[in-house]
Amino acid sequence: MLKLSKKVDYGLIAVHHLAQRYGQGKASAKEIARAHGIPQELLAKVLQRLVRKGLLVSQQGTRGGYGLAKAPARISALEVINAINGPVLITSCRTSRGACRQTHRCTVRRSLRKLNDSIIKTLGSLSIASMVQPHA
Amino acid sequence: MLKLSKKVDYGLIAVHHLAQRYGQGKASAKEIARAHGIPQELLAKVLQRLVRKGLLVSQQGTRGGYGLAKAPARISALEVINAINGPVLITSCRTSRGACRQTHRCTVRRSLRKLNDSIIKTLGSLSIASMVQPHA
DNA sequence: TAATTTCGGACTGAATTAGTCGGGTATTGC
DNA sequence: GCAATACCCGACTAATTCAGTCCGAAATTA
Repeated sequence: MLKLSKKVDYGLIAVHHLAQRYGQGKASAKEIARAHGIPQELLAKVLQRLVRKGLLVSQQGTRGGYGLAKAPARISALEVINAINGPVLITSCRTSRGACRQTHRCTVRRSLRKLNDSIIKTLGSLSIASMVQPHA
Repeated sequence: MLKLSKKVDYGLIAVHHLAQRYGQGKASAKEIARAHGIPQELLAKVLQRLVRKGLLVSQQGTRGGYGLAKAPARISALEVINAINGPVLITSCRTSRGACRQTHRCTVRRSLRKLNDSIIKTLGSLSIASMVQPHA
């Protein structure tokens, strides 16, 4: 409840890992997985999603691997989460128009919407760079 | 992912309902459930937890029901969530000491901890009273 | 051409969540 | 006293979501 999925955890760890070696070549899924004790194939899946969303660049083949698509300071935790799990919605009622059957009776959706926006703002302001150097 | 459970949704709706009639007697689980299209027995469970945690007061017997234990301005969304689902922890790694097996290798736990604190702060500052009167 | 690595979907098992059921206790009104 | 109402609480089942695995590609390099 109100918990990040392991995929997101892994994604953040991987991006963090790549941020530390930004500008120093690529790292393979295997390497990252081993370094952090993560199931390799699961991490691979996560990394692939990050590539599709343009956060990482990849190279296939021997000595291939992944790298950040932009500077760590320009990547936020929110982007990573969105890429892996889709948009953050704290309610199941799809606040972005979709609406559940009870919308008209739901007395708290306005407040929850605000809460959602507030959380998104927090996530958006946390850059990967600041995670690498926590004393900033 | 990063979503409130339905129990919490229901809990917030119920507390909101009770806040609107604060000082005007009790409301039964049945009444609240019907008013908002919520499964009655599930809501009952939720309300019972809120009683146990001291957020609501209850009265058994015919013409019994529930009421807020304190003024709406003095109840936060965080309290409701905590009462229903336990403390908010965005990671499964039990940041409050427990720690997972990989803690020593986890490079992002510090940042996630901060994120968690930030979310808790946001939730704690949202009072039920402000939910009832959204133009405050 | 063999080894390595990304790509991507399909699949399985585990865990969590939603919702139900049944037996109990307290209170009220007749 | 007794029936009706309503809270109390744990155990159970069903549905959904999540974690992790498997497999057959395609690309790249040595």
